[in-house]
Amino acid sequence: MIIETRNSDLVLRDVKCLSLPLTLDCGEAFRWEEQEDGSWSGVAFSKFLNIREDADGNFILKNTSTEDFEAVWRNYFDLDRDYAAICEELKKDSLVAQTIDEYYGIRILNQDPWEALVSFVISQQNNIKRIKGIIKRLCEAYGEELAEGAYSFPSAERLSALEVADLEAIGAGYRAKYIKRLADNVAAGNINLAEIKAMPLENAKAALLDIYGVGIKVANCALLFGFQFVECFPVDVWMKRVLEYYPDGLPECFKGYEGIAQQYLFHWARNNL
DNA sequence: GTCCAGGCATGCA
DNA sequence: TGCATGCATGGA
Repeated sequence: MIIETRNSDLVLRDVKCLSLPLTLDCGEAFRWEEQEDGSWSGVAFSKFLNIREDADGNFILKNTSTEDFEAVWRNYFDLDRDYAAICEELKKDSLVAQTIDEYYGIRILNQDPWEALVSFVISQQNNIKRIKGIIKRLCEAYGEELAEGAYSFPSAERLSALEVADLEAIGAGYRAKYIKRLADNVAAGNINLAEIKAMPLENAKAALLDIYGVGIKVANCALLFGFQFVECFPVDVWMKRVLEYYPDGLPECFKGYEGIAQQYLFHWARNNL
């Protein structure tokens, strides 16, 4: 990857295996919106970004400093991981090979732990369209406006100041009480997400499973998308259908990158099963 | 009207 | 340990 500045923009050349529509709209992050010009706008780590891919396959990050790129976006888009090589290994499995050929460019985003955890608590027994709506209303009501119509994901402290009824009012449904208690515990320091992120996987998973409203599926999604455990393999109703294709368990070639294989299979399942 | 969605807590055996 | 049930909401 080559990084260049062009006026106030940042240009990434020679990026392997990155599809913006597939990565930003495949159900791992819920806050990216495609613009009329084909670019994508979103917020992560309280930074607004507009990004697009040009005709030559370069990625243009609008109004982005190299400081913000190094501090946020390089890791957010997982740009230091060799997806081309990982995909080659994963393609030893025939079904994944088919999904990678069809959906090449899905990456695992390294999101903020707090945002990922709350987002996947909201995701339970829910559909992606509605999850996006709830999170959008949550941010617009309680986040900080970073740019015209762009809001940060509200902090634990901010959400802790709310009542359960406030969270029900944005459409969170029965998950409102989970969000409220989680926000209270994080704001009070009873739950330390940075510490959890630094733990070995099994300890981190156990810590998340102790949280009210977090079960094995939500924990695995948070670990994969928010805590950088790329070996996690979340199983939801879609992945249960996919697992019927693997009666003997996951193939050896998934080892260490189960989460990446999972995201390709998840996207395939939603389009084909 | 019923069924389903990136499930979980609870009660019970 | 495993299984049945209730849960908020909106789209199909």
